Amino acid sequence: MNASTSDFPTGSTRMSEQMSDALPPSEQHVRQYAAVRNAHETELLEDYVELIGDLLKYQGEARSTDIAARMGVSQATVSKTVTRLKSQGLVDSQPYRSLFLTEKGEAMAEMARRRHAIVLQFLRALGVSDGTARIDAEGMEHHVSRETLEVMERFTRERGRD
Amino acid sequence: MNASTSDFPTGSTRMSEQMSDALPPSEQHVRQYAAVRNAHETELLEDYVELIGDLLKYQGEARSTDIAARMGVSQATVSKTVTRLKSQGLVDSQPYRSLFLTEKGEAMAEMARRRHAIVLQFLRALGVSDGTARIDAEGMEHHVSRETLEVMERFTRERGRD
DNA sequence: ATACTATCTTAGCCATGGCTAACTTTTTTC
DNA sequence: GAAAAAAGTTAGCCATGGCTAAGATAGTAT
Ligand SMILES: [Mn+2]
Ligand SMILES: [Mn+2]
Ligand SMILES: [Mn+2]
Ligand SMILES: [Mn+2]
Repeated sequence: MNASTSDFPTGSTRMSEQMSDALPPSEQHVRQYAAVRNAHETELLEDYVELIGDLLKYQGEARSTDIAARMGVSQATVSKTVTRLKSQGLVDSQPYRSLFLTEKGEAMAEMARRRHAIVLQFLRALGVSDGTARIDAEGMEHHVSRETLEVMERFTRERGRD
Repeated sequence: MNASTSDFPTGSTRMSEQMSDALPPSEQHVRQYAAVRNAHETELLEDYVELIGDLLKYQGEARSTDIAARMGVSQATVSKTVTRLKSQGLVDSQPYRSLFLTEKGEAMAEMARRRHAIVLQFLRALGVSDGTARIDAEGMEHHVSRETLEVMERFTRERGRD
Protein backbone atom coordinates (compact mmCIF):
# COMPACT_ATOMS: atom_id res chain seq x y z
CA MET A 1 0.00 0.00 0.00
CA ASN A 2 2.76 2.42 0.86
CA ALA A 3 4.86 3.74 -1.99
CA SER A 4 8.03 1.76 -2.25
CA THR A 5 10.98 3.77 -1.14
CA SER A 6 13.56 1.76 -2.98
CA ASP A 7 12.06 1.73 -6.40
CA PHE A 8 14.38 4.14 -8.11
CA PRO A 9 17.71 4.19 -9.87
CA THR A 10 20.67 4.30 -7.60
CA GLY A 11 23.12 5.79 -10.06
CA SER A 12 26.04 7.75 -8.77
CA THR A 13 25.38 11.21 -7.40
CA ARG A 14 27.84 13.52 -9.05
CA MET A 15 29.44 16.57 -7.47
CA SER A 16 27.52 19.03 -9.59
CA GLU A 17 24.27 17.58 -8.31
CA GLN A 18 25.00 18.22 -4.72
CA MET A 19 24.69 21.97 -4.99
CA SER A 20 21.25 21.95 -6.52
CA ASP A 21 19.81 20.24 -3.48
CA ALA A 22 20.19 23.15 -1.10
CA LEU A 23 16.94 24.69 0.08
CA PRO A 24 15.58 27.25 -2.35
CA PRO A 25 14.67 30.67 -0.96
CA SER A 26 11.47 30.49 1.04
CA GLU A 27 9.33 32.53 -1.35
CA GLN A 28 10.35 30.36 -4.28
CA HIS A 29 9.66 27.26 -2.26
CA VAL A 30 6.19 28.49 -1.38
CA ARG A 31 5.47 29.17 -5.03
CA GLN A 32 6.47 25.63 -5.93
CA TYR A 33 4.06 24.01 -3.51
CA ALA A 34 1.30 26.50 -4.29
CA ALA A 35 1.59 25.66 -7.98
CA VAL A 36 1.17 21.97 -7.18
CA ARG A 37 -1.91 22.57 -5.01
CA ASN A 38 -3.31 24.71 -7.74
CA ALA A 39 -2.82 22.07 -10.40
CA HIS A 40 -4.49 19.49 -8.21
CA GLU A 41 -7.59 21.63 -7.95
CA THR A 42 -8.47 21.26 -11.63
CA GLU A 43 -6.70 18.01 -12.43
CA LEU A 44 -9.68 15.71 -12.13
CA LEU A 45 -12.06 18.04 -13.93
CA GLU A 46 -9.59 18.33 -16.78
CA ASP A 47 -9.36 14.57 -17.08
CA TYR A 48 -13.15 14.28 -17.06
CA VAL A 49 -13.78 16.81 -19.81
CA GLU A 50 -10.91 15.38 -21.84
CA LEU A 51 -12.43 11.91 -21.55
CA ILE A 52 -15.95 13.13 -22.27
CA GLY A 53 -14.67 14.91 -25.36
CA ASP A 54 -12.88 11.78 -26.53
CA LEU A 55 -15.93 9.60 -25.92
CA LEU A 56 -18.13 12.00 -27.87
CA LYS A 57 -15.62 12.04 -30.69
CA TYR A 58 -14.83 8.34 -30.88
CA GLN A 59 -18.06 6.74 -29.68
CA GLY A 60 -20.58 9.43 -30.51
CA GLU A 61 -21.86 9.44 -26.93
CA ALA A 62 -20.52 9.98 -23.44
CA ARG A 63 -22.34 7.88 -20.88
CA SER A 64 -21.57 7.78 -17.17
CA THR A 65 -21.03 4.02 -17.36
CA ASP A 66 -18.27 4.43 -19.91
CA ILE A 67 -16.60 7.06 -17.82
CA ALA A 68 -16.82 4.89 -14.72
CA ALA A 69 -15.38 1.94 -16.64
CA ARG A 70 -12.52 3.99 -18.13
CA MET A 71 -11.67 5.79 -14.93
CA GLY A 72 -11.93 2.70 -12.81
CA VAL A 73 -14.33 4.25 -10.29
CA SER A 74 -17.94 3.61 -9.34
CA GLN A 75 -20.88 5.13 -11.14
CA ALA A 76 -21.82 6.94 -7.97
CA THR A 77 -18.46 8.69 -7.99
CA VAL A 78 -18.96 9.73 -11.59
CA SER A 79 -22.44 11.04 -10.81
CA LYS A 80 -21.10 13.21 -8.05
CA THR A 81 -18.26 14.57 -10.12
CA VAL A 82 -20.57 15.30 -13.02
CA THR A 83 -22.66 17.41 -10.65
CA ARG A 84 -19.55 19.44 -9.98
CA LEU A 85 -18.74 19.71 -13.67
CA LYS A 86 -22.24 21.03 -14.30
CA SER A 87 -22.05 23.48 -11.42
CA GLN A 88 -18.84 24.80 -12.95
CA GLY A 89 -20.51 25.19 -16.31
CA LEU A 90 -18.30 22.63 -18.04
CA VAL A 91 -20.88 19.95 -18.77
CA ASP A 92 -24.53 19.88 -19.77
CA SER A 93 -26.96 17.01 -19.35
CA GLN A 94 -30.47 15.92 -18.54
CA PRO A 95 -30.92 13.38 -15.75
CA TYR A 96 -30.44 9.80 -16.93
CA ARG A 97 -29.17 11.05 -20.27
CA SER A 98 -25.85 11.32 -22.07
CA LEU A 99 -23.32 14.05 -21.27
CA PHE A 100 -22.28 17.02 -23.37
CA LEU A 101 -19.60 19.65 -23.08
CA THR A 102 -20.44 23.34 -22.90
CA GLU A 103 -18.36 25.88 -24.80
CA LYS A 104 -16.24 26.26 -21.71
CA GLY A 105 -15.98 22.50 -21.33
CA GLU A 106 -14.97 22.13 -24.98
CA ALA A 107 -12.25 24.70 -24.50
CA MET A 108 -10.88 22.99 -21.42
CA ALA A 109 -11.05 19.60 -23.11
CA GLU A 110 -9.22 20.90 -26.13
CA MET A 111 -6.48 22.39 -23.96
CA ALA A 112 -6.13 19.20 -21.94
CA ARG A 113 -6.11 17.03 -25.06
CA ARG A 114 -3.34 19.07 -26.69
CA ARG A 115 -1.27 19.27 -23.55
CA HIS A 116 -1.63 15.58 -22.86
CA ALA A 117 -0.61 14.73 -26.43
CA ILE A 118 2.46 16.93 -26.27
CA VAL A 119 3.67 15.30 -23.08
CA LEU A 120 2.94 11.79 -24.34
CA GLN A 121 4.73 12.34 -27.64
CA PHE A 122 7.63 13.93 -25.84
CA LEU A 123 8.10 10.96 -23.55
CA ARG A 124 8.01 8.59 -26.49
CA ALA A 125 10.46 10.75 -28.40
CA LEU A 126 12.73 10.65 -25.37
CA GLY A 127 12.78 6.89 -25.57
CA VAL A 128 10.26 5.87 -22.95
CA SER A 129 8.16 2.81 -23.82
CA ASP A 130 4.59 3.40 -24.88
CA GLY A 131 2.88 1.86 -21.84
CA THR A 132 5.05 3.75 -19.38
CA ALA A 133 4.77 6.96 -21.37
CA ARG A 134 0.98 6.77 -21.24
CA ILE A 135 0.95 6.19 -17.52
CA ASP A 136 3.47 8.93 -16.70
CA ALA A 137 1.89 11.42 -19.09
CA GLU A 138 -1.49 11.06 -17.42
CA GLY A 139 -0.10 12.46 -14.19
CA MET A 140 2.65 14.74 -15.47
CA GLU A 141 0.51 16.68 -17.92
CA HIS A 142 -1.18 18.65 -15.15
CA HIS A 143 2.13 19.88 -13.80
CA VAL A 144 3.77 21.02 -17.00
CA SER A 145 3.97 24.77 -17.59
CA ARG A 146 3.54 26.53 -20.89
CA GLU A 147 7.28 27.10 -21.08
CA THR A 148 8.12 23.46 -20.57
CA LEU A 149 5.44 22.40 -23.03
CA GLU A 150 7.07 24.52 -25.66
CA VAL A 151 10.44 23.01 -24.97
CA MET A 152 8.92 19.54 -25.17
CA GLU A 153 7.21 20.34 -28.45
CA ARG A 154 10.45 21.57 -29.97
CA PHE A 155 12.35 18.54 -28.75
CA THR A 156 9.81 16.15 -30.22
CA ARG A 157 9.78 18.02 -33.51
CA GLU A 158 13.55 18.14 -33.82
CA ARG A 159 14.74 14.93 -32.30
CA GLY A 160 11.60 12.85 -32.09
CA ARG A 161 11.50 9.34 -33.50
CA ASP A 162 7.72 9.68 -33.68
CA MET B 1 -9.69 31.01 -10.03
CA ASN B 2 -10.41 28.53 -12.78
CA ALA B 3 -7.46 27.20 -14.73
CA SER B 4 -7.07 29.15 -17.89
CA THR B 5 -8.01 27.10 -20.90
CA SER B 6 -6.03 29.11 -23.41
CA ASP B 7 -2.70 29.11 -21.72
CA PHE B 8 -0.88 26.73 -23.99
CA PRO B 9 1.00 26.74 -27.25
CA THR B 10 -1.20 26.60 -30.30
CA GLY B 11 1.38 25.17 -32.68
CA SER B 12 0.17 23.18 -35.64
CA THR B 13 -1.12 19.69 -35.01
CA ARG B 14 0.63 17.39 -37.42
CA MET B 15 -0.85 14.33 -39.07
CA SER B 16 1.26 11.92 -37.12
CA GLU B 17 -0.13 13.32 -33.90
CA GLN B 18 -3.72 12.66 -34.75
CA MET B 19 -3.46 8.91 -34.40
CA SER B 20 -2.10 8.92 -30.91
CA ASP B 21 -5.20 10.65 -29.62
CA ALA B 22 -7.56 7.73 -30.12
CA LEU B 23 -8.89 6.18 -26.93
CA PRO B 24 -6.52 3.62 -25.45
CA PRO B 25 -7.95 0.20 -24.60
CA SER B 26 -10.09 0.38 -21.48
CA GLU B 27 -7.79 -1.66 -19.24
CA GLN B 28 -4.81 0.52 -20.14
CA HIS B 29 -6.87 3.63 -19.53
CA VAL B 30 -7.90 2.38 -16.10
CA ARG B 31 -4.28 1.72 -15.23
CA GLN B 32 -3.35 5.27 -16.17
CA TYR B 33 -5.88 6.86 -13.87
CA ALA B 34 -5.22 4.39 -11.08
CA ALA B 35 -1.53 5.25 -11.20
CA VAL B 36 -2.35 8.92 -10.82
CA ARG B 37 -4.67 8.32 -7.85
CA ASN B 38 -1.99 6.17 -6.35
CA ALA B 39 0.70 8.83 -6.70
CA HIS B 40 -1.57 11.40 -5.13
CA GLU B 41 -1.96 9.24 -2.06
CA THR B 42 1.67 9.62 -1.02
CA GLU B 43 2.55 12.85 -2.76
CA LEU B 44 2.12 15.15 0.19
CA LEU B 45 3.81 12.83 2.64
CA GLU B 46 6.78 12.54 0.32
CA ASP B 47 7.12 16.30 0.13
CA TYR B 48 6.91 16.58 3.91
CA VAL B 49 9.62 14.05 4.64
CA GLU B 50 11.77 15.48 1.88
CA LEU B 51 11.41 18.95 3.38
CA ILE B 52 11.96 17.73 6.92
CA GLY B 53 15.12 15.97 5.78
CA ASP B 54 16.36 19.10 4.06
CA LEU B 55 15.62 21.25 7.08
CA LEU B 56 17.47 18.85 9.35
CA LYS B 57 20.40 18.82 6.96
CA TYR B 58 20.64 22.53 6.22
CA GLN B 59 19.28 24.10 9.39
CA GLY B 60 19.98 21.42 11.94
CA GLU B 61 16.37 21.39 13.04
CA ALA B 62 12.93 20.85 11.53
CA ARG B 63 10.28 22.96 13.24
CA SER B 64 6.62 23.08 12.32
CA THR B 65 6.86 26.82 11.78
CA ASP B 66 9.52 26.42 9.14
CA ILE B 67 7.50 23.79 7.36
CA ALA B 68 4.40 25.96 7.46
CA ALA B 69 6.37 28.90 6.10
CA ARG B 70 8.00 26.87 3.33
CA MET B 71 4.85 25.05 2.30
CA GLY B 72 2.72 28.16 2.47
CA VAL B 73 0.10 26.60 4.73
CA SER B 74 -1.02 27.24 8.31
CA GLN B 75 0.67 25.74 11.32
CA ALA B 76 -2.54 23.91 12.13
CA THR B 77 -2.39 22.17 8.79
CA VAL B 78 1.19 21.12 9.45
CA SER B 79 0.26 19.80 12.87
CA LYS B 80 -2.46 17.65 11.42
CA THR B 81 -0.26 16.28 8.67
CA VAL B 82 2.53 15.54 11.13
CA THR B 83 0.06 13.44 13.08
CA ARG B 84 -0.48 11.41 9.94
CA LEU B 85 3.25 11.15 9.31
CA LYS B 86 3.72 9.81 12.82
CA SER B 87 0.85 7.36 12.50
CA GLN B 88 2.52 6.03 9.35
CA GLY B 89 5.80 5.66 11.15
CA LEU B 90 7.64 8.22 9.05
CA VAL B 91 8.26 10.87 11.66
CA ASP B 92 9.10 10.94 15.33
CA SER B 93 8.57 13.79 17.75
CA GLN B 94 7.64 14.88 21.24
CA PRO B 95 4.82 17.40 21.58
CA TYR B 96 6.03 20.99 21.16
CA ARG B 97 9.40 19.73 20.01
CA SER B 98 11.34 19.49 16.78
CA LEU B 99 10.64 16.77 14.23
CA PHE B 100 12.80 13.81 13.28
CA LEU B 101 12.63 11.19 10.59
CA THR B 102 12.39 7.48 11.41
CA GLU B 103 14.39 4.98 9.39
CA LYS B 104 11.39 4.59 7.14
CA GLY B 105 11.03 8.35 6.88
CA GLU B 106 14.71 8.73 6.02
CA ALA B 107 14.35 6.16 3.28
CA MET B 108 11.34 7.89 1.79
CA ALA B 109 13.02 11.27 2.05
CA GLU B 110 16.12 9.98 0.32
CA MET B 111 14.06 8.48 -2.49
CA ALA B 112 12.08 11.69 -2.92
CA ARG B 113 15.19 13.85 -2.81
CA ARG B 114 16.94 11.83 -5.50
CA ARG B 115 13.90 11.63 -7.71
CA HIS B 116 13.21 15.33 -7.35
CA ALA B 117 16.82 16.17 -8.21
CA ILE B 118 16.80 13.96 -11.29
CA VAL B 119 13.66 15.59 -12.64
CA LEU B 120 14.91 19.10 -11.86
CA GLN B 121 18.26 18.55 -13.50
CA PHE B 122 16.60 16.95 -16.48
CA LEU B 123 14.32 19.94 -17.05
CA ARG B 124 17.26 22.32 -16.84
CA ALA B 125 19.28 20.15 -19.20
CA LEU B 126 16.35 20.24 -21.60
CA GLY B 127 16.55 24.00 -21.66
CA VAL B 128 13.81 25.02 -19.25
CA SER B 129 14.60 28.08 -17.13
CA ASP B 130 15.50 27.50 -13.51
CA GLY B 131 12.40 29.06 -11.94
CA THR B 132 10.04 27.15 -14.19
CA ALA B 133 12.02 23.95 -13.84
CA ARG B 134 11.72 24.13 -10.06
CA ILE B 135 7.98 24.69 -10.18
CA ASP B 136 7.30 21.97 -12.74
CA ALA B 137 9.62 19.48 -11.08
CA GLU B 138 7.79 19.82 -7.78
CA GLY B 139 4.61 18.48 -9.32
CA MET B 140 6.02 16.18 -11.98
CA GLU B 141 8.37 14.24 -9.74
CA HIS B 142 5.56 12.25 -8.15
CA HIS B 143 4.32 11.02 -11.51
CA VAL B 144 7.59 9.88 -13.01
CA SER B 145 8.18 6.14 -13.19
CA ARG B 146 11.44 4.39 -12.62
CA GLU B 147 11.80 3.79 -16.34
CA THR B 148 11.34 7.45 -17.22
CA LEU B 149 13.67 8.49 -14.41
CA GLU B 150 16.37 6.36 -15.94
CA VAL B 151 15.83 7.88 -19.34
CA MET B 152 15.97 11.36 -17.81
CA GLU B 153 19.18 10.54 -15.97
CA ARG B 154 20.83 9.31 -19.13
CA PHE B 155 19.69 12.35 -21.09
CA THR B 156 21.06 14.74 -18.48
CA ARG B 157 24.32 12.87 -18.31
CA GLU B 158 24.82 12.76 -22.06
CA ARG B 159 23.37 16.01 -23.28
CA GLY B 160 23.02 18.05 -20.14
CA ARG B 161 24.50 21.55 -19.91
CA ASP B 162 24.50 21.09 -16.15
C1' DA C 1 10.19 35.24 38.60
C1' DT C 2 6.98 37.32 35.69
C1' DA C 3 5.44 38.63 31.66
C1' DC C 4 5.52 38.60 26.86
C1' DT C 5 6.10 36.25 22.50
C1' DA C 6 6.61 32.54 19.56
C1' DT C 7 5.35 28.01 18.73
C1' DC C 8 2.41 24.16 18.75
C1' DT C 9 -1.99 21.72 19.41
C1' DT C 10 -6.87 20.99 19.31
C1' DA C 11 -11.57 21.63 17.88
C1' DG C 12 -14.59 22.44 14.46
C1' DC C 13 -15.59 23.96 9.81
C1' DC C 14 -15.51 23.05 4.62
C1' DA C 15 -14.63 20.93 -0.20
C1' DT C 16 -12.91 17.03 -2.67
C1' DG C 17 -13.00 12.40 -4.16
C1' DG C 18 -13.48 7.83 -3.06
C1' DC C 19 -16.97 3.94 -1.50
C1' DT C 20 -21.61 0.90 -0.72
C1' DA C 21 -26.45 0.37 -0.50
C1' DA C 22 -30.94 1.55 -1.85
C1' DC C 23 -33.83 3.51 -5.10
C1' DT C 24 -35.46 5.37 -9.81
C1' DT C 25 -35.47 5.58 -14.57
C1' DT C 26 -34.50 3.89 -19.07
C1' DT C 27 -33.60 0.28 -22.24
C1' DT C 28 -33.86 -4.30 -23.76
C1' DT C 29 -35.83 -8.67 -24.05
C1' DC C 30 -39.46 -11.78 -24.62
C1' DG D 1 -46.52 -4.39 -23.06
C1' DA D 2 -44.56 -6.62 -18.90
C1' DA D 3 -40.51 -8.28 -16.83
C1' DA D 4 -35.74 -8.11 -16.46
C1' DA D 5 -31.45 -5.78 -16.98
C1' DA D 6 -28.73 -1.81 -17.31
C1' DA D 7 -27.86 2.76 -16.26
C1' DG D 8 -28.12 6.64 -13.32
C1' DT D 9 -29.14 9.00 -8.85
C1' DT D 10 -29.18 9.83 -4.01
C1' DA D 11 -27.93 9.23 0.78
C1' DG D 12 -24.64 8.44 3.95
C1' DC D 13 -20.01 6.92 5.15
C1' DC D 14 -14.84 7.86 5.27
C1' DA D 15 -10.01 9.98 4.59
C1' DT D 16 -7.49 13.88 2.99
C1' DG D 17 -6.01 18.49 3.17
C1' DG D 18 -7.12 23.07 3.59
C1' DC D 19 -8.82 26.94 7.01
C1' DT D 20 -9.79 29.93 11.63
C1' DA D 21 -10.18 30.47 16.42
C1' DA D 22 -8.96 29.27 20.96
C1' DG D 23 -5.94 27.46 24.21
C1' DA D 24 -1.53 25.28 25.91
C1' DT D 25 3.43 25.08 26.10
C1' DA D 26 8.04 26.75 25.53
C1' DG D 27 11.44 30.31 25.09
C1' DT D 28 12.98 35.11 25.84
C1' DA D 29 13.22 39.46 28.17
C1' DT D 30 13.13 42.36 31.79
MN1 LIG E 1 -4.40 13.51 -16.68
MN1 LIG F 1 9.74 17.32 -3.90
MN1 LIG G 1 6.53 17.60 -4.87
MN1 LIG H 1 -0.16 15.46 -9.14
